[in-house]
Amino acid sequence: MNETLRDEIRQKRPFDSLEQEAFLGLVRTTGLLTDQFERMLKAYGVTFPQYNVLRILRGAPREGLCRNEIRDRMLTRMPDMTRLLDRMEGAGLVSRSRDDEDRRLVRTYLTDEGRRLLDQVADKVADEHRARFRGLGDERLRALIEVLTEIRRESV
Amino acid sequence: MNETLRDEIRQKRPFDSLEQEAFLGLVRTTGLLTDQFERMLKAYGVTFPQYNVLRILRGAPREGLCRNEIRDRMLTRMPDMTRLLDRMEGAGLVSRSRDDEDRRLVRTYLTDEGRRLLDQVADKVADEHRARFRGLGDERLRALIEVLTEIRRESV
DNA sequence: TGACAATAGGTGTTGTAACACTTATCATCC
DNA sequence: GGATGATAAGTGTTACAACACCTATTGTCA
Repeated sequence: MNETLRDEIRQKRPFDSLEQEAFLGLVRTTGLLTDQFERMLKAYGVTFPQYNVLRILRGAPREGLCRNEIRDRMLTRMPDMTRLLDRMEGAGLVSRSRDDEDRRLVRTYLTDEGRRLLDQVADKVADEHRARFRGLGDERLRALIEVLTEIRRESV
Repeated sequence: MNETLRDEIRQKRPFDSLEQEAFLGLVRTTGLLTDQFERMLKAYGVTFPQYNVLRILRGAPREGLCRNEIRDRMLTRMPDMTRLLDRMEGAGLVSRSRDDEDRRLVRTYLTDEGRRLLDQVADKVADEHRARFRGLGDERLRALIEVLTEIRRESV
């Protein structure tokens, strides 16, 4: 018998609906995964949102991206990008410079240190992901990815 | 063509692996769902962790549960239960009383107001869940729930 | 039975998230 | 070409999360 979510959270009554069970399962599973991911990142002195920014900037042009562009590409909502970038700048991971054409814009780009940190952590990240989904198999992974996409499409 | 995660976050390069894509999909999807859920709860003056506590206490004996028991049943890690319960007590949603048998224990239980709030919000919660997973169908929901359980089992 | 570990709860402090508000710069259009 | 709205960024403030540390009570075992 599989251990079910109800056992894990010691809930006596059955769930109200399949939808509820799916929602709670998503929250719990993602919570566990991100907790483990953050713990792994901690050794490198970055948080998950910061790591997210680093990855976004790695795929960006060398002159960087403006704050709102980064914000819009984040995996999760992040209302206070300014101070998140402040902290990363303080840690030497990114740099900023005001655009001369449009002086409203401030472009943020990776420093060498930020890029180096990404390289350092790359293998660990890959290990982490492999470990989390070990034994699932490509077919079920693809099915999961597809269902998640579908949920996001429906839930606008 | 479906909109994919790569489009949503405007990522140019393909994902490193299926595992990574699944992980990022989980984080983004769950983030969107919980954001919407929290926005719905906000009208009632409670946060998601607080709502979680209310539900845990509804299924508990009338004399309530001790802090660590509640913490262990939470969906996600919550290292500062004391002050979460402080706030809920301040809002009149729960009450606490020290156990006479074992004076280390403090039992927390629902107030009438807390129970009333759960009743008030119940329909909205059900609507919310239905809306989020509309059009998925029971079969895919069951498959999703099963995959999530499997991921949690593997990723210890 | 008295020392000591284990358990339950709380506190102090720091950093971060969230939200509303403000400032600076640019685009538009009469 | 100057008023006005739109866009980008930053700030002030409050509440919350996270972590390490502390206190009180109970169990246990020499």
